[in-house]
This record gives sequence, structure tokens and C-alpha cells, in this order.
Amino acid sequence: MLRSHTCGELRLSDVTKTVTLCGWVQTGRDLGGLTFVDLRDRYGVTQLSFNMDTDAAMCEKGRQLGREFVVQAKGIVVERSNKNKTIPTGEIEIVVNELVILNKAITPPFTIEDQTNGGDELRMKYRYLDLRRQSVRKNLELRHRLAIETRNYLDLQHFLEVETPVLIKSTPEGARDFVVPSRMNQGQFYALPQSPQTFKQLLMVSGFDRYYQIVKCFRDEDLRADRQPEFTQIDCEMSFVEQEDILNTFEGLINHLFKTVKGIEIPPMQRMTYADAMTYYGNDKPDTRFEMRFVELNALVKGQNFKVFDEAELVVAICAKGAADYTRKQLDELTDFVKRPQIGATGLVYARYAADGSLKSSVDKFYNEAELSKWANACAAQSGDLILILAGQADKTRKAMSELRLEMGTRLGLRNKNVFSCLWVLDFPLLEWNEGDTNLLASLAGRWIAKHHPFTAPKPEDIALLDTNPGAVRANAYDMVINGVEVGGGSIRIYNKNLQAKMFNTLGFSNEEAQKQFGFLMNAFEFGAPPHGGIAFGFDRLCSLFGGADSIRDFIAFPKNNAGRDMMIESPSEISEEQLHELKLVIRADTPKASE
RNA sequence: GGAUUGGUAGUUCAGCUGGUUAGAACGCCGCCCUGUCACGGCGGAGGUCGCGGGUUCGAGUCCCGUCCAGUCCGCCA
Repeated sequence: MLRSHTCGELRLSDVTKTVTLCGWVQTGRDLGGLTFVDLRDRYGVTQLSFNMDTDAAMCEKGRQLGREFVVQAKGIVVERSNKNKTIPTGEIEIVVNELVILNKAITPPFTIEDQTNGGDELRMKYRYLDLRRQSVRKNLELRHRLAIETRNYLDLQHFLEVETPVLIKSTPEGARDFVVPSRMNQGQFYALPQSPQTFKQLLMVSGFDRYYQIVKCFRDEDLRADRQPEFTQIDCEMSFVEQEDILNTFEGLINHLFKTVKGIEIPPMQRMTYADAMTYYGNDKPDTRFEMRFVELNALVKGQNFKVFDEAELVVAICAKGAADYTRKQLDELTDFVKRPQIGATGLVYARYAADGSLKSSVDKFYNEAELSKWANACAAQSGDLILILAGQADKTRKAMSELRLEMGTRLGLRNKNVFSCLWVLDFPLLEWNEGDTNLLASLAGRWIAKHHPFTAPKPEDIALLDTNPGAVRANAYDMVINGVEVGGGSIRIYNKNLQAKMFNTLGFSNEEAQKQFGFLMNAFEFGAPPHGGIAFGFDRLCSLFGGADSIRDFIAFPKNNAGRDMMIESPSEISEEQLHELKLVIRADTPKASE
């Protein structure tokens, strides 16, 4: 070993010891006859001390050290005369008597400190330097803890971690696949898994009745702050269980993680149906840290010659507690907010329930105070509150109101990152009608597609609806939502061959297509498939939530940017003619669509 | 595919309705400084104002295009 101790462990009790430390030079302070150097490693920072009076040659050497030099320093631990209470090693310093520069370093493009001066782009390009910063390293340490505690919990519950292949087969459902050309099978492609879905179901057929894996998944879709093209799931599946068993088992996992990693006991999780989530929050992943539920006002506002409300399919309100003193400027800001194209509302109506008990609205021309007080009643508004109302086509209005609700939650300080509100959303619809948007593969246009995936079991009482009203069929599917973030989701699977065939039928697969795409799974199910179900958690999102951050990138050692590029290694990149030739691939200059 | 914000020194940014020599802070280099820990003091170097075109007597500033980065919608669970 080149060192006897780390830079984070020496204390007053170690005084007089001769130690050898290795690390990077964080910074130096040359006071003339006296020079201090902060030496940093993963574990902390320890001050090296050089004195012109005691050892002029060594002091001269200490002065020569530049930022990020890698050095080995041998010396004696002494008590500082001036202690630094802000760091754990602040009561001691090392009087250096041997100093080896293991490696010089050029000046880094940004300062490697907690308060770095580096912008995101630069820090991504030099990610290996950014990772030297304590704040970034702490995020990866948190990720490590969560992974360890996940394994501890699932192991105690007799789950078995099994690896599944990464080079698999492309399927038409769900997200776009990343594909990998096969050299040995020319003209054919592997796909990278969007999740190990089919494999974990096959493991159930094999009798591994409790499976999990912390595993990379790949989806070739556009990215966001909380979406990466490759991301990590805690993927789980259980046999001989019902929905309730899964909910309890994984509520247990989340409880365990909060307790062991954050030291928080969380209350029993709330549960809400998808239908209620949409009605009361306009969102299938409501942030339940605060109430501010939707109140539908249709019955109270119609027939007063206010055209906007009269013609609206839905008139919906939220009550912002204590916001009646919002200024005209603030209300205009909110109006601008909802009118942004991403939100899509055409306007915002408000009613102030002033502190003096009077009610004033932006539509006083059409509604008198008696009518406004009915609104206030419906919203359970009290004096001092502000009622915000949107109207229009139901789906769009709910979506816009959901955004407004979150915005108001933020403005009113109701979204504290240290408060955690966990929720199960249940009874998702089984199917979704796909209009055939421009971006989807043409083959999927104008038919029903699975909201979760094609193996999700419908609720037994809804099976009959598959023939008459597929959109109304509810699934035995569930999402776990924490603070408005969907952290996990899963379902009870279909294990009955006939029901699976019916499902494929509803999804518009011919028997041949179903056989071709999923034959291996359907065949396996003929050999005795146990009733089973599972769940997958977005591990990166869980990390960012526990770390109180909005972006998952800070919790991934080497993330990609929003164009799917790794700015450090500069991938993706072109490959050589030779490689293309070997794969029998030709890059076309133009890219006409398959349908053209 | 779309909306939107930004791109000026190594870095983070300022730079007004277009105006003559483009600034600050941090960092870097040099000198001074014996208890600093955001050390302090003095001095210095450092710029293709993302790129291309246009308007103008004159463009960092206005217009068009383009590239890069961020956020969001679509998309994705």
C-alpha cells in the first residue's frame, strides 16, 4: 500500500503517529514562511503543513504543488494551533517530511469543489473530474446504499437474483428498441431489452417463484431530465400471488429503504384508483404531498350566458389556500403559465375569497356574489383563499389543471423535498386506443394497444367487456407514486393460454403474428405456468427522489445528455467502412419512410 | 416532429434604444506575506463575442439560416 491512512480518518487521538497519505491536491495556501495544502481523497480532506523555519526545502516543495497533483505525503500527525471545526479532520494536520509527486496534473477546466464554477456541459465532458467532487460522489454513495439495502430486503424475502440476456429479440409493442446487427446472422438484429419482462415470466414457469434483478434497460425514445436511454430497474416477479401480496411485499421494500437509508418511518401507503387520480388530480401520478383536489363546477356554472363555461365539457376548480392576496401581476403570470402551448389552456378564471369575506371574480359580469359563494362552498374555500378555474374539453382541461395545481403547490411551498408521500395507483385501464400518431410505427396505428404490456391480466369481472367495450376494461395493474414521481409499476400477468390469445386478438395480432413475436412465451405457458405477477422500480428515479434532486443524471456515474449522447466519450459515433461491410450494412443518404 | 431559454476570457456571467479601446468575479502566472482553511496584498497574461449570411456609415447588440447545450410537449412507463 502506498498509504497508511485515508484523508478522512485522522483525528486528535492519532497525534504523534507517523502516517502516509495519498490523494489529490485540493488547494494550497502559501502564507510566505508557512504553507498549507489540502489533500483530498474519497474519504475526506486532510491538511498538510509546511514550515520554512523547520524544513525550508520541504516547504519549497510544498509550494510547487498545483491543483489536482497526485501526491504521497509522509509525516507526523500534530494538533493544530488553529482548529477548523467545519471538517472532521480539522483538529489535526500532517507535518510533512517526505513528499512524492506521483503525478502532475494540468489545471482542471473547472474548480473541483462543492461549489464548482463549472457549467453542466463542461462537467459532463469531464465527468471523471466532476466525480471527484464530494457532492456528486455522495449521490453515487446513496445509490450504492439503496442497491445494497434492496438486495438485503429481497434476499430476506427469499428472492433470487438471476441475470437475463442483454442481446434479445425486437418486439413491436412499447418503446422503440435499440437494435444490434448480428454479424453471424446477416440481415438480422438483436434488440436490447426494454425490460427483462418475458424472461422473468419464463423464470416463473421454471419455478423460480421469487425473482429479482437490478438490471439495465434500454429504450430508444426522446429523453428528459428523468429519462435516460439506458436506465436501471429493480425488476421483480413472484409466483402464486395476488395483487395484494405484491403491494404488501413492495410497500415493505420501500419502507425498508426509507428506514435504513434515510432513517424515516413512513406511514402506510395511500391507495387510489386510476379513475380517482384522473378525476381529483388530472394525473395518473398525483403529487399527494398536498391536497388541492379538483372540484368540478359544471352543475353550478352553466346557463349564466358565460359562453366559455356554457360550451365547456368540463369546468374544474382548485382552491389555493391563503392565496387570495395574489396580485394582478401574479394572476397574470398564472394565466400566462396555463396559456403556454405545453399547457394548452385558453384562459384562467379566478375568484378571490378575500380576508374580509367578500367574493370577487374575474367573471363578475356573469356571476353574482351568491353564485360565487356556491363555488366557494363546493371548493370548501375559506376567506383568504383563491379559487382557480379552467374550462374546456375534459381531457385537456384536466391535464392543464394538473400542471396548474403542481405550479401552485410549488409557489405555495407545499412540495418540500424532505417530505415523502407514497401512493399506490390501482386499476389502470388495460388498453388504450392509438389514433396513429405520426411518430408511432405505422403498423400500430388505429387499434388498441396495451397500456402496460400485452401480458397484463384484466380484472376478472371486466373480461366480458373485452368484446363489447375494450376501453373500459380495468387491469390488475398498479403504479407506485412518490411525490408525483412514478417510481414503479407492475401487474398481475395472464397465465391462461386462452385469455392470452384473446388479448392478442384484441390487440390486433393474428395468431401467426402472436406466435412469431411471443411464441416462446405462449409455448412455455403450455407447460404449466403458475399464476404470477410482478413490478419494476425505476432505480435511478428512486435514487434522485431519496437524494432530493429532480434530475436522475446526478445519480448516474456516466450519464448521457438529452440527445442521447455521451459527451465524454463522444458516443454514438460512426463506424468504419470495414465494420459496415462485415455486417452487410449500407448507410443510406436519404431516409424515406417505410410507408413511402 | 414541435415549443422555449441560452451560447461573450480557462470558468461563471454583465454588456442599455446598434456607436468608437468588450468588462467583473473566480481560476491561471509573477512578487510579497509565519496559522491559513472562500487566506490576504500588489502586479500581469488571457477574447475568431458558437458558426454562416444579411441590414447598416457602423453589429457582441437587429434580421435569416445553422450548429451545440438546457427545459418542456409529442413520444416513453
